[in-house]
Amino acid sequence: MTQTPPRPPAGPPARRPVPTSADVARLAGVSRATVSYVLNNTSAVRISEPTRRRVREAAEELGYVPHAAARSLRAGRTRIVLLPTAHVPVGPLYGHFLNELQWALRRLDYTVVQYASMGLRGDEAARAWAELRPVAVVSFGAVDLTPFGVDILKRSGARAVITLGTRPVEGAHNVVMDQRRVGACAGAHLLERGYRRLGVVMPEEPGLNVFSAPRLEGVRGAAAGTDAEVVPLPLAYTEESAAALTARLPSLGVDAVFAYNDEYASLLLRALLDAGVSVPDDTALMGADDLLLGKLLRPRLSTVQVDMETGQHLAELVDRLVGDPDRTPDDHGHQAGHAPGHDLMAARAIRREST
Amino acid sequence: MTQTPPRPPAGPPARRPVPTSADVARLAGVSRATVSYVLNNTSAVRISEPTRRRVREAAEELGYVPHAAARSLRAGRTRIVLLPTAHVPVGPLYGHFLNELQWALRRLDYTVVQYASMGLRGDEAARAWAELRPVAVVSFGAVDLTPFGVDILKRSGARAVITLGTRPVEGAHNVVMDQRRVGACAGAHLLERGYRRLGVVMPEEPGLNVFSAPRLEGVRGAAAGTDAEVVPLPLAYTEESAAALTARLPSLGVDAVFAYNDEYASLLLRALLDAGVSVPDDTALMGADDLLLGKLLRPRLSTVQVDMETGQHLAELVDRLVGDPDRTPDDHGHQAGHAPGHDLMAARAIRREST
DNA sequence: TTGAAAGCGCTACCAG
DNA sequence: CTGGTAGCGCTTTCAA
Repeated sequence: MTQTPPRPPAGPPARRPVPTSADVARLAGVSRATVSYVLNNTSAVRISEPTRRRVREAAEELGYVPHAAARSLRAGRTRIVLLPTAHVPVGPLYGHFLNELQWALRRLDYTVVQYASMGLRGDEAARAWAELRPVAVVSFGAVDLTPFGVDILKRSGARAVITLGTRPVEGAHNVVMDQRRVGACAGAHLLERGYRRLGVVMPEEPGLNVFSAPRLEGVRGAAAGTDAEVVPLPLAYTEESAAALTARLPSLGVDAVFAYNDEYASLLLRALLDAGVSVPDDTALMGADDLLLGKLLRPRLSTVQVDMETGQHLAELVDRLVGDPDRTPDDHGHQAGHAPGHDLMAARAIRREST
Repeated sequence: MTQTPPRPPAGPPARRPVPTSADVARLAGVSRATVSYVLNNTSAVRISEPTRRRVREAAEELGYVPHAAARSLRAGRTRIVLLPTAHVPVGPLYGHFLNELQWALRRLDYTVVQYASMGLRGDEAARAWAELRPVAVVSFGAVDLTPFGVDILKRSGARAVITLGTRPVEGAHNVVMDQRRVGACAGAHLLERGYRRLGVVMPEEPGLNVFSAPRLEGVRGAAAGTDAEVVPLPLAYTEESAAALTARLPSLGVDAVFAYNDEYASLLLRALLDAGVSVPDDTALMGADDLLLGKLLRPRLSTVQVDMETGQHLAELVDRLVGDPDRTPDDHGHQAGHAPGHDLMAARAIRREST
């Protein structure tokens, strides 16, 4: 007799009701507790082998899968590491880094969740993230995290809030991946080569601003105190935009361009060559990120090589912070000073043929 | 009086306990029910404005954020759409598509979760996904979903399991994005131009196999029944590998190469030109995906343009399936036939200068 | 208009 | 070695 209680209260529209541990218990003829013990290999308790088998078989037969929400509700904590995603492809470099990070976190038994935070911004996003009760949040600058947002997350149980970017956010553990340094390298290189009017490509694609703005700032910093000038050059990733910019270039008097990265540089290089501009003689051109692409072009692109620490490293940092949340960031009373922050990035200029 | 019951049972190691709706209720001097009504704007019940204010203020003050797990546990269903991620950057084309999809799903009020499924494979992965009780799963071929895996997901409450790829999986709703067609286009184009020994680049980078294998298959299909031959050409994304392949090419007698996509094509093009091979006179070269890159090279790359339907479209499909799970896939008794499947991809060859 | 209480699925105590 | 049971945070009847 499948003595199902009439189930009057609120029918979840499930077609076949999803099997629960109680169902498994019933089928195996044991209690829910025993099911839990068996399926979690609880070492503190010894269950006879026949029972184990019965439980496992019952679970198998029903297609039982534990309910993560219920589990973490009971446990009072999750193993979720939240990676908010921006709304842009961030390029091969970051793609690789991100994959490494995911791998490493997974090995440490975290549940990596990339959360699409598109329409949201600032504290709104922080709230949405907090609803999942992640044990850690690693923000790549997809949204502007405020100190208040960090506080929301911390209060909701996040033991580590890590920002990867330029500006440290109060209360968060800031891992410096300072894009300014990329710009600074490029700027220094170009100045050293004798260029004095430096164009800096600013991609018009939305979201790339997170990277391009600090890179520009870095070039400005390098030029500060010299007689050199810095000219921002908006550019969309299309041939038309590149041609237009090329046409405008002479009137701007720019003698060298730092083109954000190798992809934009290659686009601009093509436009320059097609317009009969000699590179680097008429105009020098520099990329960044040291993509393979840059070596395939003629002239080969000078670039800025960016060494990012491994995702493994960052994953370990997450794990340490989760284990002991108040390490570096001075968290007494959330009136914290800026975290010193690790440094996961090094940059250096590589000269090839375009500068 | 903060009459906190001694909290003897099991201390979750929370530093400051995370505020719950009960805390809000206490502070506002109302019941938990009222808090829920106010914060969810439950229309079926009318709460006085002063009470609403008090509740909101209390929530604000405590930094209360609802607990998603508890909520969905109670509700019996989530709004999670799971996008399992592979372990490779999938290229700009798919990146764009993926972003569109996320946007669109978000607008439909789904919680988009990209789940890192790296070390897992097959049914193991399906289990892990099922633990989150997603209402829908959209799989890009990151893992090989089996009919059994699909069943696990369905039984755990997933109302839509969608696979994007070549082979339909039994029980899942298959959205055809048949990479074979890309290969077929390339093959047909090359044959039409009179080439008879077609090399097909197979990237050695792990994970790209999902795309490259069907593309190769497509070329084979195009060549079937003709006197043409097809030669797979393993290639890593490095200059060395490209140079090695170039050196080996003459002995293979290949007169045209379909280089998987424009990126690999540009790599190989460089190596060919450096070796003094004339393109297309000595060896023709064809890319795919119609990246901007292909137009920047000289000779300009012939390519296969891939029109993918918008993510918006797919999001709507997800929404429809969630609303009415047994639409197209014949689901009576999970002995289903293959879903006819929508078609989200069109491909056509574009001749430029390299073929 | 508001409160009391049941119960979603799970794990961890404490008895037996 | 196994079972009963409380309770995680939330929503939603039903009663007041």
